[in-house]
Amino acid sequence: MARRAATGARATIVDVARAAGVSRQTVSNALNNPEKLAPGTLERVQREIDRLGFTLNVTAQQLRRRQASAYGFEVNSSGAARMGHVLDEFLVELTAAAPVHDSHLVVFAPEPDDVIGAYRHMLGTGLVDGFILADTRPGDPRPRWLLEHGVPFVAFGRIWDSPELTQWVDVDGRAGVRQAVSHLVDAGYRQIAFLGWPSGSAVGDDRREGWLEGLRAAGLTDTAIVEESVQDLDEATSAADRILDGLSTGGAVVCASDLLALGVMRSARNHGLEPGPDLGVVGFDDTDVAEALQLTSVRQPLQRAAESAWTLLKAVTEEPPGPVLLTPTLTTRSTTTPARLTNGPRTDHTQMEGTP
Amino acid sequence: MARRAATGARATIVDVARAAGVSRQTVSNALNNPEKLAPGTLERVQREIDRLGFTLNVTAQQLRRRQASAYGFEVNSSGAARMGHVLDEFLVELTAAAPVHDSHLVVFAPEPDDVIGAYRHMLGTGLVDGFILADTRPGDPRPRWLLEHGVPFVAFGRIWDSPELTQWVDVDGRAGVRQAVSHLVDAGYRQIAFLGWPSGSAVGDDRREGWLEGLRAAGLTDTAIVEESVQDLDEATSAADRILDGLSTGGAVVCASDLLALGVMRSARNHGLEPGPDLGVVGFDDTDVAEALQLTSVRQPLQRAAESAWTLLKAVTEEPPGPVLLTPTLTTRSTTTPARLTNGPRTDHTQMEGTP
DNA sequence: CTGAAAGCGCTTACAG
DNA sequence: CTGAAAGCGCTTACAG
Repeated sequence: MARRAATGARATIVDVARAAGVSRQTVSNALNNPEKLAPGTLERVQREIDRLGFTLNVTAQQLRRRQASAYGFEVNSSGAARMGHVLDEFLVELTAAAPVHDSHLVVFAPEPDDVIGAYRHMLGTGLVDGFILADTRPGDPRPRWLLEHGVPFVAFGRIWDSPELTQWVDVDGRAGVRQAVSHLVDAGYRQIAFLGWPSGSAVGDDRREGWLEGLRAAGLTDTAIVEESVQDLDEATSAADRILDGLSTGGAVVCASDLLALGVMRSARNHGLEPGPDLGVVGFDDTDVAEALQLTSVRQPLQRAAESAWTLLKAVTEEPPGPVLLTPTLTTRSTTTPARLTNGPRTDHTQMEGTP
Repeated sequence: MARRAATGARATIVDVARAAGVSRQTVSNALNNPEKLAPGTLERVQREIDRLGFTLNVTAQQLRRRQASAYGFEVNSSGAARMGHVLDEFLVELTAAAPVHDSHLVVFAPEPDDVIGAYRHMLGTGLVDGFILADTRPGDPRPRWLLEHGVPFVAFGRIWDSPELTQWVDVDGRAGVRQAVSHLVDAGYRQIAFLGWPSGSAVGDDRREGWLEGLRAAGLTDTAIVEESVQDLDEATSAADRILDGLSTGGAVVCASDLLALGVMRSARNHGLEPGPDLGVVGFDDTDVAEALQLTSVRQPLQRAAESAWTLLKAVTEEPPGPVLLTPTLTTRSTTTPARLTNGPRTDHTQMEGTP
């Protein structure tokens, strides 16, 4: 059948060698060490490669080199409570950037009760040389295990438990929130509250810190209101109700996530306030929900994060690669229309590059 | 360094053979054709495999068998206009189900101007045996090319251009919408409109057809209102405004997507109507937005779709595998609270299995 | 600068 | 039921 024909017809390095009248090693050199060949020979081999439509059999290369040039990436059913698909987008960017680094990505989905086993197995098959970790969290057993077994890896997200490990890339949430505060101040909002997660979550605490820094920079700390809520719409709405009780007209709320911001928008409507003119609202992650509801939100630079991850991964065997901390951008939409008290220009749908 | 130690220390089939006092072929047979071995031998080999923590080097196996037991899956930056991440979830389900089918998934991201080239290249490396296609659309060049080159593949989504190709799995959107209509009727809504995409899109037309069928089944066709909008919130809101002009209180709108439904909710609020009691609203795809806004929505059974895709893919070399059409479920939330006119029970957050 | 040899870790016939 | 041989398509030293 057609399938066999297509597969069997594939040219090998020997076919190219025969066609070009050289030995197979010369073809291999043309591919891997072109500078070792005489220009004429190289060109002759190149021509035959093109003519025959030859592609290196990566499988054979992997076996011989004892190296897969491939990395594993764990995927999961997105946690129910976690709105947004930041990691899905990160995966796409990682995949798009892989060829630049002569690599590819193999995805795998561990059983929840034996995550480490899945990493061990992937490694055992020889299909991957290492891993790109995402969603690292305090207590995460993966970095330690990988380190102990000498497995190359890089993390998207700080390696919380081991400050000495610097092979990570992360987004500076604090800077992102600071930026949001500064944007609100520029838009004329004068009392800026924060709705965050219960303290103890490193990411959440970092974002709250950014809010405080922003207030300090603007000299607005005297009116600081802060509330917290878990990542749940009803809880967030209640917390927002409490904030609105203490907030004067023309105030704003910066939130640790788009879902929390959605709670604020809902609460605002219940209070007869229009998000934007009456109450500034900023979310975090610039999810689909933010876009659909015209919510201003902090956006993580996922393409740059993916690029950095690959770069760090390749450097990992050499010397301790430094951490990379990227500054997010702010996508401004109608929920931060200049406050009704002022008369500034309305800035919709614009993307502001972050300048912390 | 540690890395080399970890890699070099890996046991091979020869190590196991030596430890068990058999030849390497016997170990291979223990792994691939255990029924060919004497029970005692098998057990002895098994014990050594466990003791040494041996894992087959899949790379060597791939080379020898000339088969990767891996399939390619194309990922893309999710189209800007397309809310929801159905395909991301599909990828996760596909990945989770892969081991059951002794396979794994390699992701790749083609350059938009040479999609076929990316497929050809993936195949040329020997890293994959075939592909799982998603997001098939009329005019899609991929199925034809793959078929011509005898490459095994299966599609998530009908192969619109080639009705003779049956190696696809899809979700019966028509049945899903029919179900939504039936649910609305049960909840007491008596005038049920449809907000869809401009006709010509096969998926959209199918969903509209489901609405019509639902109306007919309920004997409500005399009051049918239908409007259309592209996948854009402002457009959708305008289209919803037009619908609301003609809809009496206690009416409902079934939509071709969650984004369109969001437009209806927005328009409803502008008209002083509360989605749910005053106006039933149903979306499609059960995205994050639907969950966040308590929008009733049709949900695609992505886990079953992934399972079916693998099954079809494995059958593809045997005989023409039939198409698989799955029935979606309806996730009911507060936007289909029983209409205010009636006094039925309120059904929130329940998942109804589809019975077309 | 080019070529002959060895070998990566498996599986697939094929003898015993 | 078990074992010796050949080979998948490459790359890596190592001679010429």
